[in-house]
This record gives sequence, C-alpha cells and structure tokens, in this order.
Amino acid sequence: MKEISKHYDPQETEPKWREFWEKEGIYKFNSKAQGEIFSVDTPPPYVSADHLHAGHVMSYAQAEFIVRFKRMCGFNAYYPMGFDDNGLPTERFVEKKYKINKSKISRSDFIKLCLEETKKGSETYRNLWTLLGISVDWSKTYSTINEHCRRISQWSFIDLYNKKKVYRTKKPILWCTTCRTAIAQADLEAEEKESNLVYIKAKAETGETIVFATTRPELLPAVMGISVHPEDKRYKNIIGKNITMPLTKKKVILTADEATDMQYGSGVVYYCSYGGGECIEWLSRHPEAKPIELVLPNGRFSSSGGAYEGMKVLEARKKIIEDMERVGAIEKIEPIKHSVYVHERCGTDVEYMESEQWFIKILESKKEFLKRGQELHWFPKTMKRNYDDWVSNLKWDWCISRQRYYGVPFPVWYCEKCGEVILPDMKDLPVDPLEEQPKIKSCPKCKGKKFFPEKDVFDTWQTSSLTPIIAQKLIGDSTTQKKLYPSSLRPQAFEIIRTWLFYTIVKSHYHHNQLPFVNAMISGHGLDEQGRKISKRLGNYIPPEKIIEEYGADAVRYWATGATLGQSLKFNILEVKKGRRTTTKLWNIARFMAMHETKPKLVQSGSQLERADIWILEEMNKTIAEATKNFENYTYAKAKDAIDDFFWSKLADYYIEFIKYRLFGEDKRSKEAAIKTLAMVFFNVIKMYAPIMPFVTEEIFQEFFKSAEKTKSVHLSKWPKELNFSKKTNISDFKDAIKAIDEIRKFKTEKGISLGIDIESLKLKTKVDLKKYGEFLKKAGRVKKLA
RNA sequence: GGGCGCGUAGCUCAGUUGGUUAGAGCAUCUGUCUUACAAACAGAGGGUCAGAGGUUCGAGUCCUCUCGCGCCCACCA
Repeated sequence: MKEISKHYDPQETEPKWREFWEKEGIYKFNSKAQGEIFSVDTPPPYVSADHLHAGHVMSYAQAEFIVRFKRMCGFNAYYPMGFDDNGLPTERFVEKKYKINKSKISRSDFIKLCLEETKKGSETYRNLWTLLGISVDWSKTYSTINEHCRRISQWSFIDLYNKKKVYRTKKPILWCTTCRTAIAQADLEAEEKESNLVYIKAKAETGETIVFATTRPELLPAVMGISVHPEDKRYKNIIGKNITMPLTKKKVILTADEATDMQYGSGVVYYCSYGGGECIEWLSRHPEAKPIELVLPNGRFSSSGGAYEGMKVLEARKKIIEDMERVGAIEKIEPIKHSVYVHERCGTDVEYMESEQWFIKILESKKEFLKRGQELHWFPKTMKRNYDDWVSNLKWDWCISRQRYYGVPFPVWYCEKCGEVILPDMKDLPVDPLEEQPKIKSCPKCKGKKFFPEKDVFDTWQTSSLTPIIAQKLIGDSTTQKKLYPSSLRPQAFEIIRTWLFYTIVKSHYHHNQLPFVNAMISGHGLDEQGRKISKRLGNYIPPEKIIEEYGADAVRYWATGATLGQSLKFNILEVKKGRRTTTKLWNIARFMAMHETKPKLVQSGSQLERADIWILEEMNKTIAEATKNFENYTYAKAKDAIDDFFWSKLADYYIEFIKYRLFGEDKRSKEAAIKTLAMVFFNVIKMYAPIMPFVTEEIFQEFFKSAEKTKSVHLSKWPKELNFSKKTNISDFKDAIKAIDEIRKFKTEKGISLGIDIESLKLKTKVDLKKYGEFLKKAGRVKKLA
C-alpha cells in the first residue's frame, strides 16, 4: 500500500482536483446524458464588482450546493454562467475608475474602456469561482453585451412591440441629472434626508395673504397651480381667485382638490413641474395647467428660471430662499426629515421631467403578474410578500430607454419625414442603428427615404430579464432547448426581487405566457463579523482568495452552508476553521479505515452484523433521510448540521471506538463486519459532504472508494439512499449501552485516568442488559469487570 | 405610516404539529498524547428562552400589548 500522508493539505489537493474536473469535463452539460434536466438560471453578476467578498462567495456557493446535490441525485444539471456587463453599473464603474465624464469622451472610446473592464471583471469572477469549486459549465457562458444577448434582447423588444406591449411617448418621467438618463421606478431608492419645509406667503386678488408650505421652493418659477381641499373653511371664499406668487409675480388660480390634506402644513399646496409624483398626478386632474420646463437634463435651470438660469437645483433653492426672505415672502422655515427618492446607482435626488421615452406596459397587467407570483415556488415562502408588495405598488410603466452609451442599442430607426418607427427584420439581429441603415428603401407609411437612428440604449434589465432564454439558447438543438425552459431554479438575492425577478416574470409572461422558472431560491446577504454590510468603502472584509489560501475552499464553503435561506449570515472565521477541521477529520478517518484494508463492497447480510453495526447503520439511515429532505427544501444549513452531528458525534466519537477491539481482535467474522460497516457508513458520509466540500471528498473518493462505484468523480456518484439490511435484531436498548459507555468515560475522566487504560472493575449505575452488552461494554470501554 | 423577520448560555445560532431536568458549536475551566486525529478526545460550569399579560393540565413554542434591532414598501406637499 502506498504511503498516505498524515495531514490533509488543501493547498496541495485543491488545485489538483480543479484541473481534473476541468480536464475531464465533470461539470460539462451533455444534452444526451440520462436523467431529467435540472437547469439553473444563474445570476450574472455585475462585472463592475471588482472587489469580491464573502457575500458574493456565500450567495453563489449556496446555489451551488443545490446543483451538486441534484447532480448526484441523477439529474442532468445545466449550470451555465453569465456576466452582466452592460448598462449603468458598468458605465458608472468606468467613469469612477478613470475619472471621466460621459460628455467629455467619445462614445466609441468609452465603450472600448467598458469592454476592457468587462473582460477584466469576468476574469476576476471566473478565477474566484474556479478557486471555490463552483461547478458551472464554463463552456456555457454569456455576457449580456455579446452578440448572442444583443440578438435576444432586440428580439424581445420587437416581439413586445408587435404584441403592443411596448410604446414610445412623451410624458413626465424619472430622471437622474448625474447619470443624465431616464430611469425606472425600480432604480429608485428612498433615502431619509434633512430638509426644510418653507412656508411661503402669496397674495390673493381679494387682498388676503395665503401661505403654502413646500420643500422645493426653487421650483417656484415652474408653478402650475395651487390647491386647497374643497371642504377647507379657511379658504372657501378664495377658491377660483387669482394668486400672485412672490418674486416671479406669476398668477395662478386657487383650485379645489380633494387630494389636499387639510392637516399638513397650512393646508395649501402648490404644484410645479415637477416637484414629484404628486405634481404629475395633480396635473392629470387639472388639464388647464401648463407645465414649464425648468430643470434641464443636466440638472441646471433653463431660461424659464429667469434670474436663476444656469443654476443647479440646490444652488437655486438657497438663492430663492434668500431672495424671498428679502422681500418678506417667507413666513417661517421648519427643518424636517423626510424621505426622498434618489437614483440607487449614484445617490442623486431624482427629478421628474417631461421626455420622450420607450416603455414596456406593466401597470395594466399587475393582476396577471401577481398570479404568476403565486404560481412560483418561493424558497423561503415569505419572500413572495416582497414581490406582491412591489407589484401592487407599481406606479410607472417600465421605462427601458437610457440616454447612455454602453448597452444594447434599440433596433429602431425613425422616418425623418413622418416619424414612423422602422424595425429591422428578426433575422438581421442584432443591429446597431447608429452604424447601419434599415434594409427597407422607403418608409411604408409616407414613402420617405431618409431615416435617423434611435440613439438610446436599453436599460440593463431589458437584457438581464431574459437570462432564462439566453441560457436556453446557448444550447443548439431544439429538442434540448424545449427542456431547458422554464429553468428549474432561479437562485438570487432578495434585493433584486423587484428588478431581476419581477422583470424576468414580465418578459416570460408576455413572450411565452408562462413562468420563466419553476423555483426561486432567495438568499440573504453576507455581512461582516459585526453584522454590517460588506463594502469596499468600509474595507471590512478579507479578500476571499486570501481565506481560501489559508483554510482551503472547502472551509469557506463550509461557512457559507451555515446560512438560513433568505437570512443574512455574518462572516465567521471560526466557522471557516471548523470547516478546515472537518476536512482534517475526514482525512483521518479515511486513514484509519485504510489501515484495515478494505474494499467498500459494503454490508451484505444482517447475519454477521453486531449490535453496534446495526446501530450506526440505523443512525446513518436517519441522517441520509434528514440530509436529503433538507437539501430538497434548500435548507442546506440543516442538512449540514445533520451530517456534522452524525459524522463527528456518532461515527467518529462512538462507532470507531466501539469497533477498535474488533478490528485488532481475533474474531475474523466480527472484524469483517466492522470494517464493512465502517466503509459503508464513511462512504456515505463522504457523499453527503460532497456538495458542501467538493475537494476533500473528491480526494478521499479517488484515493479509497474509486473501486466501489465506477464513476470518474465523487460528484458524479449516486447520492446515498437509506440502506436496507436485516432488522431482525432489535437494538432499541442500544442507547442504554451508550449511556453505560458514557458512565465509564466519565468515571475515568474524573479520576484522571486515560481512556485507553483498562481498569479493573466498575459498578455501573446505568441500567443496561449485561447479558446482551456486557462483553461489548467491557471491551469497548476497557473495563475488566463490570457489575 | 403599513408589512415582514428577529430578540434563547459570554459569542454565533438550533429548537419541527405546545409535552418529561431548554440543545449544539465556539469561548471558559478540568483531565487525557486512548494502536485515525492534541488541528484531537473525555468531562464540568454557564440560560427568569427581551418584558408584561392571557389561553392551556402543560408555553421558548399559540394569542394580545410593550420595548429593542434589521429589512421591504409608502407622493403627504
């Protein structure tokens, strides 16, 4: 027998198996392989996340436990990998990294930089995922900016256009003045901010002074109207009268509007274009009012701002308050805290402005989306509430056009003469209308011959909402394609339910009239050891590569297994260390087993099994049942606990001690039964740990169990089933024997006697059938006489 | 303001449909190099299960309220 090293060293073994898996294509998808397909709609991470940390590791590892489990259960796993590398996240990243501004660089240079960063980013990911042993099929990858994805994204747009789910219109929209683009409701984030509620005095034509309160006094030049509640007695007599604004001297009519809250401020509200969603709603009830374009796309005041032209919003606010104070138009200023919407990518206060944009209709189908949410299997169930809340509260159709550079272009031209929308042929996709002309020679509507391109690009989610289709179409043959949609599993984090998950359902509903995936597994966040969010800014993380280098990938994965689905998990170096110790322990048991040469041909019949053997086999069966159930429910933390408990406390601490006297004894039958049982049980332990710790289990499998199951890798071996063996011997009283063993151990420990030393005699307090267990207790407990 | 989740040993958490002295790991203390493992093993101490009230023969577990923490959502100008 060749020499087996005494210590398990992940640094040495892990690279070996990484190469082996890659070379042998262990995780390669084979459409002709047996087994039902289990397909994963892997989250394509933003490649702009150049600082990968434990949080990333956690969320991807968690999904991966399930894939490995399913693979061992005989499913044909389809586990591709994607990278989300277009749109604002990448642009923002490049802008920050190179300190550039979109307006000061050419579009093509900018895109070039983005592509470079994208490439670097995906390599960073691939390296870490490989280190971690994430079992994706690296021959099935996509990036959301590549041709494959552009084609599908543009196809989706045209299909929705044909289905009348997409429209273009000019209306007030959400706008980010920093990113200089329209954004969608899902891109908003509420932020609690300090502000001032300014009470402004205005003169009514009747001579009375009327006071209204606002947090946005700078929008005074864009005032559209002013309202009170129709029942408000204080103002009844001046409804319908002219009100003159201070400074601008602009006159508006005081209207009655039921939406006005009599209790808030002075009970008078002024509406301007646009102070917020409420102004837009008010406008829809008061068509007589005229919006004014005050804030320009760059965040500065237009000429409509008069004296404030060219100022940024906050400057103008300061100045206008000063000016009003000077003319005595301010009654008082109350400091308040209120939540304002900011753009989640850059934190800028969101403006509302009128603009022409493309939208996907979502408001009209809320009910259908809620129904889809009901059809979906949520893990954990409570996450559905999150989705329901979001869908029910939607207020805007999905704005998909972005006035940006780096993204999938709209496949759209317009007729110069009549403005007709010209779309390409599906077969010509993807197109870049900035680079090419439409194939048709003249406008079908007006026969015009000149066209101009749509310059906007898609919202990044317009493409990533199609990942199940993108993944499906990576496979060529159509028979397999059919089996790949919908995906079996969508693993993702909770904070993108309202975006990625929701938008994917929208698309699938419109395109295919079905769910895009059967199960959704929602993970929480990885936090730092104090429970704070991990971020580059706080620097509160150790690079995962460092941790892997020190403790091994298995150990890091072991930590990640500890999370409850949907809940955040604090990073805990002690758990990583525990993982490391588990690999060592597994290795040691393997060595022990190998000392007693055996082939895990495993247990044959019950006749030669002794009570301890039956006990451990029954415990093993319970553990297999428990681990299987929990992996199936995605509660891998519980699966891990069950396996840990069985392995450490039952197998290592008891069973091995129970059989030592037999392994070193004379009775060949008894020895054989013990060896076989040990091999059987340990083999199944290895298999059960395989999804969690793929490296050490592979090492042990290749070294000791290869002959037992004719597969190339433990990861292609069969997930353990409960073992059938003769249950003729009733061992329900074996727990008394264990209690007796405990008593013997306690006795020796308290006397300071080594457990390895035989003692002369002991009178047991534990009630145990000595006729049955006397011999066993004496030998396993190392006591010469028992009473 | 609404919703969801959490609050159990010094720390991190398990506690299934309510049922005997509330569990684990780590940490602490004591002992042991036992023919796999001292990166281990054996043992010990440690908890008014956030607080109050209620239902019940019986509550960490169910109900109500209070306090604290986290998250999601919400146009109050």
